[in-house]
Amino acid sequence: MFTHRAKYAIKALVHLARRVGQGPVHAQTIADDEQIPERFLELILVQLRIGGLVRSRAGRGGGHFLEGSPEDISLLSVIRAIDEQIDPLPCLSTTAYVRCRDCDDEATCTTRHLFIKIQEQQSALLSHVTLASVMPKPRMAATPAASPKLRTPTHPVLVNANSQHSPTT
Amino acid sequence: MFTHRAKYAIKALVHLARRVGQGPVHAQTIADDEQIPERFLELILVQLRIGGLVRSRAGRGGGHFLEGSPEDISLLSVIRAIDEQIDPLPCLSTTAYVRCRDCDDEATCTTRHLFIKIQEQQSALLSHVTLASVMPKPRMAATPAASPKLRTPTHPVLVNANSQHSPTT
DNA sequence: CTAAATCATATCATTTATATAGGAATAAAA
DNA sequence: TTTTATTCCTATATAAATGATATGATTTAG
Repeated sequence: MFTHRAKYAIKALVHLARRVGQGPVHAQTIADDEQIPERFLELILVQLRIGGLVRSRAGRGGGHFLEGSPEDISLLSVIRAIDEQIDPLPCLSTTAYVRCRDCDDEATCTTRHLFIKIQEQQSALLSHVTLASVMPKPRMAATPAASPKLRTPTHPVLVNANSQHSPTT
Repeated sequence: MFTHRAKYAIKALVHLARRVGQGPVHAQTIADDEQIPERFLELILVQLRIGGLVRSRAGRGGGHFLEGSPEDISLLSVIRAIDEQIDPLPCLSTTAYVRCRDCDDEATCTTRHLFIKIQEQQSALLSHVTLASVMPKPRMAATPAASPKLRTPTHPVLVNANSQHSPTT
């Protein structure tokens, strides 16, 4: 499960991505449009700023805007900025390392090895999804009214791994 | 982050997998060997039994043993049995569906579409890792003392996606 | 019948997630 | 320089999830 924070962060970033080059956007505006509690969103925006994903300008006429371009902002970087702990086990975090008390020897810990692999895979997954990859490309208006759903992506995009919208929960 | 429950469950299952065909194993034994709080482990074993991953026998000489073979037990099924909610958003759960209050139209919700993709990928990932894939194959004793670390797997195993043990947390 | 084990249920403690609140700092405009 | 609009910072409140413990009932081999 992703947290609400992460979801809100992504919504806010997509919001900003859609307004690149239009100057800073008020937190209030984002909150209203995306239906996010305003005060809570402010905290999230601060995290995103610290994480280097957005820049902010205080004072009248201020607001928030993307630091980089949508192609360069991956889900992984968002999650990193928002959720402190993204590692599958505390013993796998470089910044918040805590040894498992049920582990005698990390070097031979089967579980640890397993989760390292999982982590690598999941990171790879999230790093390949960018803000740009979730936005419809608004380039050149007219192709003969074909369904816009399957536009060929110009940026890395999720592959459709045998997709059957797999059973949940 | 995976929960402790999930980690304990996996450790217990690997423990059982190593003892396939040797009759039921006491919860107490698993708890001691794997350094898991015993009472807590019992609860987890019950969940695993309900989830169909282990079978249990009460009474003297009882214990727990794998229901299927290690090749058939995927991490996905473990997580499903242990953590109730594995979906990235509550609006994506079939069994615990809750509409997001910050969403007017699920059909056009960009975030939802995004997370559906993520979910598919992550499920695919977890479903390809089985108990068997985390255990060293003890088959036929003698190959000329080569490092056993890179034995060619006979069961689905994680690919090594450009692995650089990616930066964490 | 008894001992060894699981099974069921309740409770408690801790941590994490989700906010909310008050006001300080910043910066533009009047 | 004052006003006003905005972000920024810190603290607190509330609720939910997680992790763990406790008590006792139930099952079953011997």
